[in-house]
Amino acid sequence: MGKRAGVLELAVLGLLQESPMHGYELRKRLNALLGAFRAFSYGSLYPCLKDLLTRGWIAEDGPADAGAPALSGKRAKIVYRITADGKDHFQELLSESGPQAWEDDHFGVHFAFFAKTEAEVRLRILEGRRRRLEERLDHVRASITRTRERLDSYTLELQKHGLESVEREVRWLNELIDSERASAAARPVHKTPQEIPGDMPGSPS
Amino acid sequence: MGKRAGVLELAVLGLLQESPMHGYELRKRLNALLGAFRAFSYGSLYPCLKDLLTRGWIAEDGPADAGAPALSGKRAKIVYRITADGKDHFQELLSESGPQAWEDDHFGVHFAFFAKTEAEVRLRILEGRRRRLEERLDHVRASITRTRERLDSYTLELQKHGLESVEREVRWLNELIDSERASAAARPVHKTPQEIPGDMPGSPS
DNA sequence: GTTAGCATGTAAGGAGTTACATGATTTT
DNA sequence: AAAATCATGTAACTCCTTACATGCTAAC
Repeated sequence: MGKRAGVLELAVLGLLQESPMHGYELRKRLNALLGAFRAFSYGSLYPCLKDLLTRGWIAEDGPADAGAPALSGKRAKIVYRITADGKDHFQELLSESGPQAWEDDHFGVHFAFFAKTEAEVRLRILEGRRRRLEERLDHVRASITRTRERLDSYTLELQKHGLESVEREVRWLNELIDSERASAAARPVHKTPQEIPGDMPGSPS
Repeated sequence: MGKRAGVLELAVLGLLQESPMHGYELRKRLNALLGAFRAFSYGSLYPCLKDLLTRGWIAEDGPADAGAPALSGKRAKIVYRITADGKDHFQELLSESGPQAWEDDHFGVHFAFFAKTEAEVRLRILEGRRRRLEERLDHVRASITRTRERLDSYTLELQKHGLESVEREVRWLNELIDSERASAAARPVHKTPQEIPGDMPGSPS
């Protein structure tokens, strides 16, 4: 009954938007989507589904297996689909481009649904993320030069690796931002290209 | 009163090993040490200190400011130092090279104190970490090829970036493992070089 | 017929954050 | 004397995991 304002909610609504699914499958798709970043357990997924149900953002369905549903009665499987309210709420969540969205956890999930996000919001999130990382870089670089002398090589190596990781992500963001800007310039304002697959700016050449 | 088996405990004991400090300073050094990886708030630090006190692993000190302690009576500052028991416990924690130590959070902290860790343990942790990452790579690569078709470019880009990040860390680990092995071969068995600053294998060419 | 994987859940608890409350000390 | 920063702490809460409990279905 909590707020459940977490990442999970967004991710579940996003995945169900594509097609109805039951919990077990949802979890696999979830962890595939977020891959190296994050993984969720059933202990958080099922309560979350319950929560989304009570809010009316998703609903249960009879087995929507369009493949081989040739059996009667009994079904332990519960197939969830997103409701109209759920879609609205999903779009609302996606539009949030505030500080939250550029934190480590949230950023990955927001990015995963960029294809369903308005171009302006995408850009704001990417830039916010970059700013956050650059702040972090400044901070770390400062504290390194301050205490450089008295650190053993392992600690130094760790900080170097951390620094390079962040620098790498900044370069990645730079590229993404550049191609977003390029395609925003090519396309007149406010033409949001939803549902068009494979149209990420900059992919070809 | 909890178990407090977390990363914080290890980090605090490790930092206090170098010199006594009060909480505020401890937190800064902590976040500088862990840099880009992790940051702790007072809300977790102070309870942790309390806990370590009741276990006798650290103790309070009068202001050990060897700089300018020319004032009487009043002091809000509490300076913590590590006890003999605390040092023992720290070494025990450091020697744990089990699965725990390869997880994202723990690995960074363990690595930060590698200069105080036995060479064998270092190697086991590095190799364990590498194994864990390679498992993750297999998993992610499999799920990418399974669902490659139906993914939009953003999702793909995210997974690509995640994959490359992990691959990069694996290469980093490879280098570290190689130099650990090289210096283990050069040096006869069981000669643990503690307290020798700046002796990380491989640094100079 | 039994192991392995699919499928759904819950209770307890771990690990930490946020927001608050409070006051001392230094800088401007 | 105001503002910044140093310094210590606590209560409530968040978000997620672990471990458990249960049963179906497919493969060997």
